[in-house]
Amino acid sequence: MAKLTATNASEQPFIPLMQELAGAFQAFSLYDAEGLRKSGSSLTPSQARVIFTLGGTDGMTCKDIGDLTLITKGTLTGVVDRLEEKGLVERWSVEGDGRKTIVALTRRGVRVYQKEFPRHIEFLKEKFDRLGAGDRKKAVELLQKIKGLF
Amino acid sequence: MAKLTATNASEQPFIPLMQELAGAFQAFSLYDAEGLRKSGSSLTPSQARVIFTLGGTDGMTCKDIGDLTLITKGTLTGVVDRLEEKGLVERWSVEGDGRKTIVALTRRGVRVYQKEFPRHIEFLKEKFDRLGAGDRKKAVELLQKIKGLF
DNA sequence: ATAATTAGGTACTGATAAGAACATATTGAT
DNA sequence: ATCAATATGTTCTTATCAGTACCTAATTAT
Repeated sequence: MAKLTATNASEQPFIPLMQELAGAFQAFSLYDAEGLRKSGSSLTPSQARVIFTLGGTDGMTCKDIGDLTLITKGTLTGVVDRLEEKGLVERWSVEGDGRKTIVALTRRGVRVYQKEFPRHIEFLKEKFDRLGAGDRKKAVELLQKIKGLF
Repeated sequence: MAKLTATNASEQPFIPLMQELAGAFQAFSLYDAEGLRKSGSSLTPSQARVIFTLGGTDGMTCKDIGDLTLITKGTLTGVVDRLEEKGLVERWSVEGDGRKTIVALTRRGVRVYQKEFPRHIEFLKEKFDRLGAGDRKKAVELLQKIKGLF
């Protein structure tokens, strides 16, 4: 296999896949953000991911929140800071392990979760339901494979 | 169809698809950024997308660059600013249409493109080639469908 | 031809984004 | 028991990111 050059590198067959992955995620992200903006919840996409992840739990560590929301820990600190300022979450340290911090929804946070989570899922469902069950299953399977490549 | 509640909304079958889409894109993005970092090119992912898009052309308008790289115009101004500071691109206005600005690679920019583009494609190819041609084609097809939902 | 609209770029804002350096706490190996 | 290695969060830096407002130029409608 010859070495790639600037001219022939763009002919690699995986490039369209890379572009479509970015394009699909971008289209989804814009729609996702639009729904949150129009709901009047004043939640950013990252803030909503945290609220929706904490909903129905008694609180989780930052590490667990990060693993589920894919927000890196350095970023998560700021996101939780702003949710705390809004009075939607509270933090406390755990006694058994002094390194860990528990983040949990406040009563206000629970109310926001109960109102915004179903509303936002409904908003997304409107689009996603136009994809058939077969395509959906196959897409999940392939996206898992793609994730596993890296 | 009954209205969604906070408790049953999470059972919507499209949620795993949403998660896998984000997960796959995230995994790719991290690998992509890692390759650029380790190459010593000191290009950020956005900067590299612009350089790689301009490569082999005589320059393009900001609008066209934005359409191809999926970078919104407000962001693109800053990205091009930093590439200009590094001496990799230059800007000039077009005479036929006073609104447009052409961005093109400088000689240094061309050298960076010729060196980094094949190198980076090779870096990505190593992972993407582990996906079979059938899966790749099907994934492109499904991702186009997903993009089209929104 | 003039006014209203659209198009292309820039400036600005608030909020991520990832990584690196740091501080502290826990765990593991010896 | 002690010391190195690991784990968890925060802080800091630089760069995106999307949106909005704004500016100028071009296009369209009347």
